[in-house]
Amino acid sequence: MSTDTPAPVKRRTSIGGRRNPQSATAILDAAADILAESGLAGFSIEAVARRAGAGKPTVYRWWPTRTALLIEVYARQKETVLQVDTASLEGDLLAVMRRLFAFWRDTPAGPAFRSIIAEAQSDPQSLALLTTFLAERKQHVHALITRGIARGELPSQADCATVVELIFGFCWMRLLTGQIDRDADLPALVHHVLYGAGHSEGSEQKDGATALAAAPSRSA
Amino acid sequence: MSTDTPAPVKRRTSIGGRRNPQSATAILDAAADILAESGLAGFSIEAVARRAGAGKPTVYRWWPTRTALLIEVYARQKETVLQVDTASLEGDLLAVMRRLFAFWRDTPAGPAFRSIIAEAQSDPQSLALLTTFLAERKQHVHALITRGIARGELPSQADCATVVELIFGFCWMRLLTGQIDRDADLPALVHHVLYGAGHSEGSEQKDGATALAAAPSRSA
Amino acid sequence: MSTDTPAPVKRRTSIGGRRNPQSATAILDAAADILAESGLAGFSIEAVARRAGAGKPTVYRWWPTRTALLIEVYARQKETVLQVDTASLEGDLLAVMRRLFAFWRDTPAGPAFRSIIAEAQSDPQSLALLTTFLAERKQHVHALITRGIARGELPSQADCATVVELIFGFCWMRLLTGQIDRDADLPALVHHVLYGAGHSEGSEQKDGATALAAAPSRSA
Amino acid sequence: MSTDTPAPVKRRTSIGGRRNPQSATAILDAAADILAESGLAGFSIEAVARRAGAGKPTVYRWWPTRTALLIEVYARQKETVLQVDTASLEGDLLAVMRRLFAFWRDTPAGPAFRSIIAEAQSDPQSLALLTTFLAERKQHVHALITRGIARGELPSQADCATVVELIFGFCWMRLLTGQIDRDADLPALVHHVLYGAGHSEGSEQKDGATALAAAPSRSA
DNA sequence: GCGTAAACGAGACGGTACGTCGCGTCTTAGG
DNA sequence: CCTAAGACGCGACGTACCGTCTCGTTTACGC
Repeated sequence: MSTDTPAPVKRRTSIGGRRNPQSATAILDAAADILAESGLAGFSIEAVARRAGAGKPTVYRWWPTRTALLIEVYARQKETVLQVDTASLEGDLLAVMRRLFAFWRDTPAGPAFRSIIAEAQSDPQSLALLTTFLAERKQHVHALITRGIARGELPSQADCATVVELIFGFCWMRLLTGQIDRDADLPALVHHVLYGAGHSEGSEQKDGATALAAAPSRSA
Repeated sequence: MSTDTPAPVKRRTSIGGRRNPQSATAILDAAADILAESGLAGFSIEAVARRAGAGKPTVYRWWPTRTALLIEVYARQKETVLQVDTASLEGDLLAVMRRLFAFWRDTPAGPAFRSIIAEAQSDPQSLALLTTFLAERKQHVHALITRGIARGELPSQADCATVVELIFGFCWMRLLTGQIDRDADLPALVHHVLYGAGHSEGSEQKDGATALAAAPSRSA
Repeated sequence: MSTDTPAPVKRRTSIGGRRNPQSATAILDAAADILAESGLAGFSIEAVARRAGAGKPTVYRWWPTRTALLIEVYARQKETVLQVDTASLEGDLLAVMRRLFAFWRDTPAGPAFRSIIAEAQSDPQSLALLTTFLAERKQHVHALITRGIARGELPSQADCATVVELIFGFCWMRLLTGQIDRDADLPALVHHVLYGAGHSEGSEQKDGATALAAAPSRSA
Repeated sequence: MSTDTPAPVKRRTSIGGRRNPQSATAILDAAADILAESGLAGFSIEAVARRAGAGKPTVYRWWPTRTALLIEVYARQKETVLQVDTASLEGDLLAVMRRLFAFWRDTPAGPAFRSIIAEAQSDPQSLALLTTFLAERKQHVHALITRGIARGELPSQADCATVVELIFGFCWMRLLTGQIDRDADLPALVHHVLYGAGHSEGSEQKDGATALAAAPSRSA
């Protein structure tokens, strides 16, 4: 039941008037482990410090809030830059989403990110951090779409921001409801986001008319 | 600092071997008030009981967890059945979303729902409750879309489930990032979800071809 | 861990506007059982009512305090009147003490009496009850001693009250420190109380002088 | 109704990884005060902590049970070492008892000790603590008696343990029944315990024979 | 090269909230 | 009017963490 680990017999100590990277590492590792094992419920500063064999003030010195610690745990996982180029917008978006889902599924990042979002619901400061982080991620996807437009895959007046928002909303929803294992329907999803509900993704080029008929301009 | 209210001088007591609705009401009111004033951070069973002038065991008797209480606070707000009929699918969805945003914005339901989602990230039981609740809500929107298909507004093979998921994901994202005040772009969003990124919502019926061009079947 | 008993399936009910002896019996039995099994620690009105299959108000109606219930539990055990006559004072006292120890050891009376004394330390009303009860018991022993004096076993000016107080004090001490199993030394104790510390209870009739020497009158 | 005191404005804090004697003192003081004012009934860990301006965990850290706290409250009062030497055993015992009665009467020790005994009736661990404490106190009186024997005031075969037990039993009885104000009869009591019931404590040196006659050896 | 400053582990501090238990009171519904 | 049942407001229980503090130790840096 305890998340403690007997703690390495070797005792860390100060290395002078600056942050000891060993301690930082030990703390982040402990945090990631606890998150993976017990989820946000077991994730307390106290537990992290205990497991890391660190003093509580050491944790507080470098991460003033639980969220700050969570964010660093999350950030440490993603050196995997989401760099993709499949030569098609649809392929790019699909690849990005698949990587993201795998990232959330296979690393402590998933629980960490869920926790960050949760935290942001009660702590405005955490929300601000999250918003900043989110903007940066959105920017990245935005670039993909712009590139797609440049290639002519979407009309130039397409609303990139909405595409991004739909995709992120969808991913969040899946994460927050514990459904990151469902990824079989991602291709259809991407297609839908780009081309609408009515546009079948089979070999139905001829159905364009249907799609057209099904998408009257709002002024109609 | 305290969220207490001197408590009505009138002391409630048992009305026999069954739940006292006065207590239930007082507790739910207190919960809603605290949520509105202090957010999830100040929302503890203890604080609710104190403010309601109730004993802690009375709260625990009827709401075994904080989430259960939150859910009832949320549910109590929404006698406003989301019954709409604008004679068009796009109008229906737009109306539903607008009502939802207003509901979240103008009642304690917004903070409550944010809290429920947050809670669900650390407590599997809360997640289950939330999932159940969510399924029911999705069903409601699903029916609107089915009706739209019957009216011929969407082709029969349109993927209703994805439409629903996109819409909910979008709404959640806005709520969770504190953007429920942004509702000017809801019409465009609805249009986008139904007809894709490329389909402008102006008087561009002629652009059908563009939309078509922009939406190659995936097998292409 | 629970002291509950599934409760007789048969449900007792009112027998009109008076005390139902079945209920009283069930409650006293339950009380005695709990006391025997879990001691005073587990002895709560709530537990007694639960085990007796009775409502709490029924218990409160007839026994306003925990002590009142304890006293009745104790009293119910001791129809065994402490009537003795061994033709010698020493024998009488010894017999009385042995019976008392056995009574405390072999019935729920021991735990009950310990509990009553404990209760009396924080509740003046309980102390009053206890004092009254104690006076009556002392009177009984007092009579034995008076009889001994009449038989010439003690000089007429012997201080009966002190003898009684010493004996009761000794018994209480043994009870309260959990030593009612020690009764091998009771004969010596009785002898000591009557004839002093120096008077050996072996074949030392000749030692009378020693005893005398060892017991100078206080004025000396 | 509340026993709280506004708490000194000065807030105590940690003085490093060891017990803060200021806190300990404040807690013991508060405990003694509550005991003196409200008796055992009002004596809860919560109330003590509140009055001491201490956190509950701080109390629990150092005194795992209510009894442990009571015992320290009691022990702290008795720096008054019961060191006596009146050159006579009878005088020594009398002096010790008088001091004890005064101690119980004039300090919080009386209520404290009553509470400790009460507690011991329901908690075996408390009983063990009490037993240990009691053994030490008995040893002290035992030494007095041994000294008396060495002086020839009691025959060498006198049963010291019984004397001690009688004296302590008597004192307890007086304490537990709220009679520590009665101390006029202590001289007679001591005399009785040492020399038996029949031995008058007046100028009856001649009555030695009577005492002798009244104290047949049990084998007779 | 030596004093000082800062980080280290440890853990106690005053607190808040947890979820449970028992208190004694009250109201029922049913003999 | 008594009975079993059980909800009520209340308050204490003992535990977990919170975020702050002071400790004594262990470096590394700057005077």
